Amino acid sequence: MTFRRPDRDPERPVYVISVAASIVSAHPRTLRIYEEEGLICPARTPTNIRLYSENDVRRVMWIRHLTQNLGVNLAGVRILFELEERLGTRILEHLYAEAATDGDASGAPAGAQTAAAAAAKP
Amino acid sequence: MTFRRPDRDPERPVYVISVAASIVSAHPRTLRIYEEEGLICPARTPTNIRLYSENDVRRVMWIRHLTQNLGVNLAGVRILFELEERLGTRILEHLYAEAATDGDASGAPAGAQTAAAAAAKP
DNA sequence: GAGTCTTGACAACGGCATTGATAGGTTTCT
DNA sequence: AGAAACCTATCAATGCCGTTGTCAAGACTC
Repeated sequence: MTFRRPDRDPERPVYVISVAASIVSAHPRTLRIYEEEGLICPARTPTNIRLYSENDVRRVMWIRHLTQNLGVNLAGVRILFELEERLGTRILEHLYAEAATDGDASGAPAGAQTAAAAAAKP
Repeated sequence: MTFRRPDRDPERPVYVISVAASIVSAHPRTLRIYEEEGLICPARTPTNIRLYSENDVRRVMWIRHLTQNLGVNLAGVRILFELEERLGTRILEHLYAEAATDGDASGAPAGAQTAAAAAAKP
């Protein structure tokens, strides 16, 4: 590790909204709503175009998992993210053994790594 | 502590559903729903009457706070409870400084103590 | 026996999540 | 330059959820 090439940096903003939306199987509108809700905070080009990093995408996948699979609403997602950030622990990891008893942790958003440090409300 | 009289044991089932409901300002129906959802698990008399302990009431107050004040749905409440139990930490405490900036932690359900160890799905 | 509890069902009400369409305007790419 | 995709903002439809409410038939408690 740590010799990832900079052009593969998971923090690097690369995906435009339509691409990010298709990756996570959601409507672009939905991603904008997540942003309005302060759940994600994608970078912007100098000309204001949203650019999502790999970590942003993973974070959205967490939101999708929590809402679609576990039935949590966006308020609950916010609480969980805030809690993870506040505790400095990757508590979200604990939410997989619990949901999918079929042990498929590979399909996990896997981005619990940085799930906490992303959103900022301006 | 620990010389609480047994007749004041917060685990002792004392409140019948109508009383518990009035204490937490909710409809008895709502308490039954919480139970169906596995969020609470009040004791029963030998003749099947629900009896809520002080801790049960506090737990319901947490549910109310999370849903009414923070907008979390019952699925989110379940996740939070499970997480607290799994981590063995009183993470819910962290949810007050965050919600009420007016610093009124006295009105808190205060029952974070035992919020984790209550529900069991038969 | 009156009142409260039980389960179960059905309904109404408001709210939320998601998707969708629209408008007018800017950016990007060919 | 022109097409395509982006931006913000708004309005709407759809479907599900949370809560309260009521009704029924039956069991329990005082």
